[in-house]
Amino acid sequence: MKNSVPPKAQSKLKAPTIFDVAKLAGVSIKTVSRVINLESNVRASTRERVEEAVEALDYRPNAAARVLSGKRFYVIGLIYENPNEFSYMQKVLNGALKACEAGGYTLLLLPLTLPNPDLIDDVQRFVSQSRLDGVVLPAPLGDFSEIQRLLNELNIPYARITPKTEAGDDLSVQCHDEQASFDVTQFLIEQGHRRLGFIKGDPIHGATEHRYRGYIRALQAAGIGLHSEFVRDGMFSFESGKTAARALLDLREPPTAIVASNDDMAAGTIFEARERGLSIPGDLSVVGFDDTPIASHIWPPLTTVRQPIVEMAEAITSLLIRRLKGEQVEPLDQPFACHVVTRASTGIRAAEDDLA
Amino acid sequence: MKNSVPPKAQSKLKAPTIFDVAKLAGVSIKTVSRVINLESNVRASTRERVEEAVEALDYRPNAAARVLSGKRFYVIGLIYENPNEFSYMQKVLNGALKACEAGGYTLLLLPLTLPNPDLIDDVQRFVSQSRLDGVVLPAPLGDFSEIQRLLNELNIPYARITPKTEAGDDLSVQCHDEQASFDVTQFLIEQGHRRLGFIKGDPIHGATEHRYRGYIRALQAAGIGLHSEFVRDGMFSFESGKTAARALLDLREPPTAIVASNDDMAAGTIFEARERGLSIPGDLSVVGFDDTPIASHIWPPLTTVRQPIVEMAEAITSLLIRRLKGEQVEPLDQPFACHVVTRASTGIRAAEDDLA
DNA sequence: CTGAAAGCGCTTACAG
DNA sequence: CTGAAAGCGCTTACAG
Repeated sequence: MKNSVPPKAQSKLKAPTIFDVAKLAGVSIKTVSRVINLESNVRASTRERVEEAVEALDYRPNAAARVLSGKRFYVIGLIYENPNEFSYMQKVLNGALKACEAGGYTLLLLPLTLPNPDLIDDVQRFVSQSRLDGVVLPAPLGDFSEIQRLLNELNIPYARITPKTEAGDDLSVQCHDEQASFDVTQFLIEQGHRRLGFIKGDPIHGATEHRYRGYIRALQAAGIGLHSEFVRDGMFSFESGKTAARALLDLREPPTAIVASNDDMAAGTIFEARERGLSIPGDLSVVGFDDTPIASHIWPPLTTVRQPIVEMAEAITSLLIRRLKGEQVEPLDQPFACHVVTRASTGIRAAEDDLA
Repeated sequence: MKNSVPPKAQSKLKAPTIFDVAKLAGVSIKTVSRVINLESNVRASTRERVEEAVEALDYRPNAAARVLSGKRFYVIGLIYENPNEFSYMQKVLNGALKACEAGGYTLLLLPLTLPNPDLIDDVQRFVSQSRLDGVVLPAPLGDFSEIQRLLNELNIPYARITPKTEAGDDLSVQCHDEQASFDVTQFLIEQGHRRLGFIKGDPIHGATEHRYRGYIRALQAAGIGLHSEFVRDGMFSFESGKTAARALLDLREPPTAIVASNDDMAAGTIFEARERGLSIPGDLSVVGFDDTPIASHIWPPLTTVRQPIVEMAEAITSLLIRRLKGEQVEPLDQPFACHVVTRASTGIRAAEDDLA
């Protein structure tokens, strides 16, 4: 007795294959393969016929068959620190996702917890088990030279979203952190501030140094001396900002404005100031970095620096994909521009006493 | 002339295949296949031998080959609204990722922007192009009955992270929103508050109604009347919270405590109160929901409700995976517990005037 | 409980 | 510039 085909199987139309396209275009499947993989040695008229057939059948190559027969996985790994405050990573994710979709790649997420004594081992295990073609490393992982060394050894192409460390043709993207820091510091100086505190970020982040340098340059440009007690270490966390602000506000002559190297630390600064009953910006102006959601949701909302993170992540991911596809790509040489977003946490300071 | 094998190919050891395992275990590849797919009809001793061979060779099945020959994709889609405030989604992501890793599935992210007039079309395109086996729907998409209808039509199993709508054996997970809302309202009442404002969430979220019911129940339990002017609509956004708080604080007899249906609206409430020079919790107590990062980073930090979102997402995703693998799974019947996190945004109110 | 054969839909390596 | 053949590593459908 023959079983009849179950109704479900009947209703599902089989997706068109490369054979269907080849037949419709009157060519071999190898030629179709050439066209869909953008190989160059196909006559223009042939290419056109194949493209029409692809269009007509709404053909999309079967990813599994491609992977099984070929040497690529069509997978990009995004290895990142799983942070408390996800807004930076959300933007990176959105940008990377967009680039992957456009390039026909899948994005595989590999969250890590830091600090992690077995970091390199974990990354190695991840990478070797995950069958991926390339890796995107946002900050701060992109700043870890051991990870870069490992990926180089494993021969896995990668792209970093983090300042360049040394000259090299490796793929990285960055924004003009130093210039932005210069701009926002100068903005405070123009408001009349002369005693300017600075809270540094986590030293493991490449941006930390750049932001600090921008602050120094702005002071120099205005002829204001750099006073070491006005510079405090932070770790980019809310708590570390609070602690640093406490030290700054405990000074006999505290700063009238504080540049925090990110919004969380700026929020910590405001928190600390409010606990002391200080008014902002009356008694203290505060600026942050990154324009995360908290910047506009605390009171007063933060003057901060906005970076085009989605665009940066998208640009570098798509560059990586093009390289994986065999294109000869130039590294990005220009940093992306940032800009200052002015809100209520900063205000004019009548010039009174210079430190000079 | 024969080309010699390129050095790279030589150094790369080929990964073991199902044939290697079969040979080592002295069985056919079909039997190996049975073992690695946990099929039941294999003699225990045979199974053991195969498992040893798998172990010895560190064999892992080639995903592409599996997909190409089989009927599964080993892919779960996570379709979500791409929000401004990502902390809820970050937790969902973490939980879903964990379950997928444990189950050998890949998680495919499908962010959507709301409101979206073409929502159903977009979801349909996503789902039919992405070759996935099942879908996870966090709030609020899990509350959209059109999406559920669509997935039912397409015959794609799904799991929702959102309150159950009707009885059914579909997969969903929820926490005890109503109870948590009851608890936090009762907490305020115990602090002496009698004039309690409530800011509702986006009506599209199933949780909105549950949280509102908890508030009502707590008032009833304390014998406090429900006054409609104390209940305001919100949309879960910071701005909507600010607007609702403005209306509440403009009342001739404003509430002394406000229950906001999430942290962002609570932050908006605090923002509005501070703009009026009100002290918190001296003049006004405020509570939120969700314990997002902002809850502990604004001043004063928020009393709020914490839900075990990571655990909920992990539980429901792994249930979905088990169902996809053919297991007979029971839907989760018990909601997860939430608990109140007490911080500085709430304080004791000396009882003065009852509204009654 | 176990196995031999066919086939999934592509790319590779080679030939012309 | 184009194509015929082999094969990637599994699962399916069938047989016993």
